[in-house]
Amino acid sequence: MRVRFAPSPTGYLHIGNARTALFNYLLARKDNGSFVLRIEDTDTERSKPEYEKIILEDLAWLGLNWDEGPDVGGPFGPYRQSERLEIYQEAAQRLLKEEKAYLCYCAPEELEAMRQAQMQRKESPRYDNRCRSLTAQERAAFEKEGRKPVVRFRLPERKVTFNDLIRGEITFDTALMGDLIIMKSDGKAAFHFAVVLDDIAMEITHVFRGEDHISNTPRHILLFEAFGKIPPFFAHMAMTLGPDGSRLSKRHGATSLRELRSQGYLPEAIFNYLALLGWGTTDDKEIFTPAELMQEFSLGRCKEGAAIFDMAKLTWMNGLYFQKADLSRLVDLSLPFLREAGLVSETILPEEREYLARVITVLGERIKKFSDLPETAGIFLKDEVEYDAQAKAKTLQKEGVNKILADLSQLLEKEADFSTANLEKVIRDYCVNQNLKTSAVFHPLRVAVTGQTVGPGLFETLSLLGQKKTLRRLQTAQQNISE
RNA sequence: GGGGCGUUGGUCCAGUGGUCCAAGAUAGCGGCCUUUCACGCCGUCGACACGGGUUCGAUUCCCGUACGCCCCGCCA
Repeated sequence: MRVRFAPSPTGYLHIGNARTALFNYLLARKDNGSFVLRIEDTDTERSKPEYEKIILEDLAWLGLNWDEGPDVGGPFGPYRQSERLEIYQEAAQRLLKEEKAYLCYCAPEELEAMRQAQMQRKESPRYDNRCRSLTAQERAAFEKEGRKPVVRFRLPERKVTFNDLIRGEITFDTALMGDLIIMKSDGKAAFHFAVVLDDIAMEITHVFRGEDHISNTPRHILLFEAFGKIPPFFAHMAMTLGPDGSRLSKRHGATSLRELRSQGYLPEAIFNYLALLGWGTTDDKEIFTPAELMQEFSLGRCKEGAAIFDMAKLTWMNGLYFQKADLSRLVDLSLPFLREAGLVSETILPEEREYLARVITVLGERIKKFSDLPETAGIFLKDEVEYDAQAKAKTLQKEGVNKILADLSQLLEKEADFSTANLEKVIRDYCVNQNLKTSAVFHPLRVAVTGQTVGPGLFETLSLLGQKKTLRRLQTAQQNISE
């Protein structure tokens, strides 16, 4: 089995395409086949080399690896369509010679006008094949006008049926389609032509792509046949849609791997989540390792209906993977986010690293993604406390709180042992001695040292903060109360 | 306008001609736990798009309708 993923480098890789890549990857790995990466950059206007670089990076970041591609090479290269122009030109010449294709001199404006007229007459907008039987004189006349022709593929008039591996038998009638352009007037291959020629040349056995290509499949099949090739198997997976059910786009927020990555999602969480979009097992299992997915994935269990990308569920799953992740890796990954927020400096000392590791440990399940970190870790990393106005009014500016904080200051100043266990003992004892409810002490203390009413366990917090910071914050809090 | 593909709770997904007054997850809501939040646990809300047909019986099969998406580009 040989499958391919063929992105166009015209922007970031969005999650719909990433999922297509992932499914192809899983299929190949399950079958011990080859996963080919091909860059479809025949659109020179929109294709940018920097996007290709980013797409490759993000695919690798997700955890996919390819057996053949523009960067790693392979026996069927080159893997960039812009480097395969001669192949397409030769193939077009061959079809021209065999009269399976012809030159069309229609100008874009003429075609547009034709479409408009057809629409007005409530007809299908499609090319009327008017250049199919141009005489030599007519062609010469157009050439004399300076027109640059395109090459069109002469569609045999018949019904085309194929057996989609996910959807079953699908039939189209080419009588309803116009001849398609295979070579543009600038001499570059059109998408459909390049795709088929590459799939032939790269010996792709299974074309596994989005359902937006179902209607293109008969054209592809006819092209395969025009070259005397047996078409590959086709499988069309359902679309990934935005929360409103429309096609995924910018206005849906973070929809590319790049953006998800910059928001602090873990690649293994995205890998797992994406696999569950349009595919599922018969049991209740939802958490899969890549190895398990490679084993269990199958075309037969792919859904026909479109799936909506749900950020909330991804976030939940990301939290799960966060708990599983290796601590020192989490520290590494957290650094850019903390730097961005100005919470750590550019270079980081070993003891700062150690401290960060403790912060992340203490924060625990509270972190669902890295972008949460500056907010939650801030209380440990900032020098000064920022008091939440509501917390201050409700918890700090209360009768008796000032005395409690003053007492605790005295108490903790004498305390040499700032371990979680000892702090808990000391403070609980204080509550008993003063005949105070624990909540009457714990809550103000938390707000005093963190500025917030929520956060990790109080004694873990104090212990991690250390004596010096704790005492200073207690002082700040007392000053704050009177203000 | 033509053609194609689809439609199980808000979302993802399981399931089957009768055992389905439809499972699980996520989200929401409520509770328990706890010094708070989160986690965890428990509970709760909530779906077979609609109409015909086939059948003893249909969410499951067939037809139609509605709705959604896709193609009909010198974009890919």
